[in-house]
Amino acid sequence: MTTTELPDSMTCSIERAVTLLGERWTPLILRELHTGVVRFGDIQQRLGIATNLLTARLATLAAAGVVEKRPYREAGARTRYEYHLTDAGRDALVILGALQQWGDRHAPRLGGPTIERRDRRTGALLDVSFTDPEGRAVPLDAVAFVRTGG
Amino acid sequence: MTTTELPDSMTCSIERAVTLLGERWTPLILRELHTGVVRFGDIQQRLGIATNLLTARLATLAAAGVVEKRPYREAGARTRYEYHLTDAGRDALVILGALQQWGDRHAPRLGGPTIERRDRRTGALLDVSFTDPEGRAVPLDAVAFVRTGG
DNA sequence: CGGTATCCTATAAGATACTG
DNA sequence: CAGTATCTTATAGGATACCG
Repeated sequence: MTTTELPDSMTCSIERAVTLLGERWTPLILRELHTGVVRFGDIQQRLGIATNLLTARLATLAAAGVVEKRPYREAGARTRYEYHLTDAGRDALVILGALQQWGDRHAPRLGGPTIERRDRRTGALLDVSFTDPEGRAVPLDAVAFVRTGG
Repeated sequence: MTTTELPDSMTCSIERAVTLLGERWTPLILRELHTGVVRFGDIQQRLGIATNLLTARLATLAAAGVVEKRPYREAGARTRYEYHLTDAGRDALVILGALQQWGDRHAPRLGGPTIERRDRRTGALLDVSFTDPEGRAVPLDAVAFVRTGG
């Protein structure tokens, strides 16, 4: 087995993020957790994901510190676990929102339920955008990705 | 000749977006295109991606309308192609930014080049955030994903 | 140099059986 | 019910040969 030196891209934070969070089910699982669906069977049912996959994804996410396994027990039952977002997991909601926004605009579905992003205080519909340090949205054509250091 | 069509089972826009844009190399390719690296060999060299994969990803992205193949020719050479982002491709930069921001915060690398997002007019460092209709950033804990219709 | 075609491997995904 | 283990399939990824 040749282990070649990792190319520059491997060391890039985009790639590490996409490797962990870009798996097909992962954003959907995070969304369920965020909306309060935090138990194995509930997640499985809502998403229709195979149970082995859900096990694997939750384990990966827990190992990466994105999800926290939290024990609970109901009367007479053994200890089980709920899965809660950590701070890192909550930060990942921006990726989710960005994916969803893009999908809605450029790969729209043909009917059925839609999910919107809203401000729970005002009810306003939310976008995902680049923002400056004052929290103002910046137009896309003003955005530059610049390489620093090395 | 893969014309990757999204199966009918993908009723969710997050899933469709992640299927197309969540492939490991795709965000990196889009980033290169955005920064002006638009020719096959240049992209290949910067990313260290295998040529067959780059061919496949560019074809998929072109078929999805995210990338436009634009012919050019240099003196005495045959026609070749540059790959440019379409509007849909530019919209995907938000996903890129979100992935990168998350990676920087929660899966940071240990030295080497970093890529920042800046306002090219002011030089300000940019975040990716949820924003309200007035373009103001909204704190993460005010964001709700709500299911409508269905 | 700018790609495409071929072959191989690694892994995600799916179905389903199984265990406490 | 809440998972884990096993098996199969589909596909992304990688190396490299090849062709204009």
